Formats: sequence, C-alpha cells, structure tokens
Amino acid sequence: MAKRDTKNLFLETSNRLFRSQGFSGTGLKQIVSEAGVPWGSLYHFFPGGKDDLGMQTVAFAGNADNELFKAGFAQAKDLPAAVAGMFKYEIQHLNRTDFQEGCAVASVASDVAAVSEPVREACSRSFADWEETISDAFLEQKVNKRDAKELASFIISALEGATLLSRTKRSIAPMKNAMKHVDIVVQQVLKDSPND
Amino acid sequence: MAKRDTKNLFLETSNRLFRSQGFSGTGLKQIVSEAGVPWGSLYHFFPGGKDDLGMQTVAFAGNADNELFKAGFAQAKDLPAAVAGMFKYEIQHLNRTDFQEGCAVASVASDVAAVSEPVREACSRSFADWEETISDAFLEQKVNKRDAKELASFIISALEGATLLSRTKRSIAPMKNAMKHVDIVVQQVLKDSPND
DNA sequence: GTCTATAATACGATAGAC
DNA sequence: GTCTATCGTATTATAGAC
Repeated sequence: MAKRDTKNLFLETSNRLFRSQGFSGTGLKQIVSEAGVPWGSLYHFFPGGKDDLGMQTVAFAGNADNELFKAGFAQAKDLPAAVAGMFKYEIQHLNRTDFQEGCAVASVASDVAAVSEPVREACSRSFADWEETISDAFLEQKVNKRDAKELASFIISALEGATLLSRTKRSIAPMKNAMKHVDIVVQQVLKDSPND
Repeated sequence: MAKRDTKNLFLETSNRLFRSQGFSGTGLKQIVSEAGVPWGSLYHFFPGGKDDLGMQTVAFAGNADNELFKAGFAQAKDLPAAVAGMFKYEIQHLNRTDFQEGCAVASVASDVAAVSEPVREACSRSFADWEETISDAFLEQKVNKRDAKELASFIISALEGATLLSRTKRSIAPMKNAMKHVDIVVQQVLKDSPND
C-alpha cells in the first residue's frame, strides 16, 4: 500500500501546485519537498520525467472532476441545476483557496499544448471526458446528439474561461456571470429540442 | 528610434513566445536570442526583470487586442456581428499559427496570477479594458449598464475558454461552438433589454 | 523502493567596460 | 545603449549503492 500512498502524494501535490503556479512554473524539487516524499521515488513512478508526471496529474485531476460532474448530474433535480452546480462547485473551490487554484488541466494545457504532443493529448482527453459526461446527460433528456455535444463543449469553455478570469480578478463575479448566461443557453437548447 | 525598435522587438517576441510556451515556460535567454536583440538591453528596458517584461507584454498585447475589438465594434453592422467577429478573429489566428498561439494575457495570468501580485493586476487590467470596450458598445444600444457589464464579462470568459480548448484539441470546433452559443445569449439580452 | 550524490544545463540577475 | 563575462541558484535527469 506504500506504493499507492507515495504515488498519490505525488499526484495530489503536483495537482495542487500546477493549479496555482502552472506546469512550467513548478519544479520537481518543490513537488518532492512539499509532498514529503523521497526524491528517489519520482523516476520510479514517473519514468518519463516531468512530462510523465504532467500527464498522470492531468488524468488524475481530470478523472476526479469527471466523477464529481457525473455525481452532480445524477443528483440534481434537472439539467439546468446540474450545469449550475458545476459553476457553484468551482466558485466554492476559488473561495476555499482564496483564488489561488484554478484548473490543473487548463494550467498544464496552457503551458505545454504547443510544446509536448503527448501531454497535449492527455489534456484533450480530460476535456473530452467532461464533455461526454455533460453530453450524455442531455442526450437522456432527448436533446439531439449534435446539439448536446456542441452545448457540452460550450459549457466547458465558459467554465474554464470564467475560472481564469475569476482567478485573475480575485472575484467570483466572472464565475457568476458565466453561470447566469450559460443557464440562458441551456434553457434555450432544452426548449428548442423537441422530445421526439 | 533604435530605442523603440529594440523594445518593440522584445515585446513582439515575448508576446509570441508567451502565447505558445506560457510565461514560466519561456526563458529570457530564448526571448533575447529569437528577437536578435542585445542581452544588455533587457534590463535597460525592463529594469524589473522578467516580471516587468511580463507586465509590459501583457499591456502591449492587451492594448493591441483592445484596439482590434474597438475597430470591430465600430465597423460591424450590428452587435451580434461584432461579437461574432471577435471569435472569427481568434479562429483566424489559431489557423494561421497552427494552434500554437493562444492569448498572451491568459498565458501569463494562468502561470503567475497566484505568484506575482503586480503581474496579476496587469492581466486583470487588460481583461477589464476588453470588457469596457464591449460593455460600452452595448450601452450605446440602450442595454442597461449592469446587463452590459455582465454580458461583456461572459463574452471574454467564453472567448478565453474556447481558445484554450481549441488549442488543446487542435480544432476550431470549440471556438465555433462558443461563437454560436454566445450569439444566442447576445440575441436574448438585446431582446430583453427595453429601449427606454 | 528508496537513498545519496552528482551530472549537465538553464535560469534570472548583475557588474564593469565602453 | 550595448557588450561580455559571470555569479549563484534552480532546473531536469541519471548513476550506483542498498
């Protein structure tokens, strides 16, 4: 079990640091130091070095968020409430971390989407997973496939952009504005999509 | 004139590199090297070092975009067309750079919003400038102040988020989806805002 | 799986000449 | 304004012992 614990310590720490300092702005030494984990373990768990750690951190954070999104769609009373829940969850996180931490996938993608193809693909996969979760939920409510996919992509864009603006302005106003206007779109899509 | 030329070479090069590699992922050595500019000039024009260069690059890129946005709103036939123009402009840039370059303000903010307070404020100012440009255009069409400001914030969020997703997926689909759904919101706001 | 030591390089920043 | 040289330090990555 020591194996999983050590690796998890790596991923939890890199996740936290990437979210606040970005991928390129975070050194491996700092991750090892703050995780309280042996330096010798780094290249044991992540033989591909920093890019490897980046990819696994993106998958780790992306899967965790995806599970939260899925749970949100399963529990919410309707689709608009579920989508709003995604924004409310991010608002909570921004408040809890005093606007220090954004999204790990976004941070890594922003730094190395044009630099490392494997890492870019890992980020792309996480975004695609989230979109599938949202899209599936709308498909169940008889929204046609194309509309559901386009809407899901738009929701993630708005969520990521608003997270960046809120972090930069140290204000949840952008997040609330995005939540409000995305809701307008969700209502419109649900209204226009006939239940046939 | 040599002064302005050298400084401009710095800013144009750092702008380009920050957009593709991020702020932390770009070294001063690389900027100097690719700009073909003397190393000794760096701390002459940017005495505050890398953070100073980051702030001035953000202002440089932010102002340039703001002028483009203003021109777009002045020339477009109506507000929906002007807003769509912002997305079309970004689509062009993504295509022209083969999805290498995103937004400089976003790249710098993503890396150091939680690390350097002065740099964060510079990024925040650029976002605010853009929002004011958009907000003013909607105010002229009798949209009330609060709605105009909230809509402007939302448009920037969607634009930044879609830029990140498009860059990460190497596809303009997220950008087009964002443009389409933002248009729904713009139409709705214009319809709901009475001309009194 | 972990430890220590270290390689090789890149980083931001500075000094002093001109 | 620019040039060259260089200072510490941090970076990622590796080697070999245990």
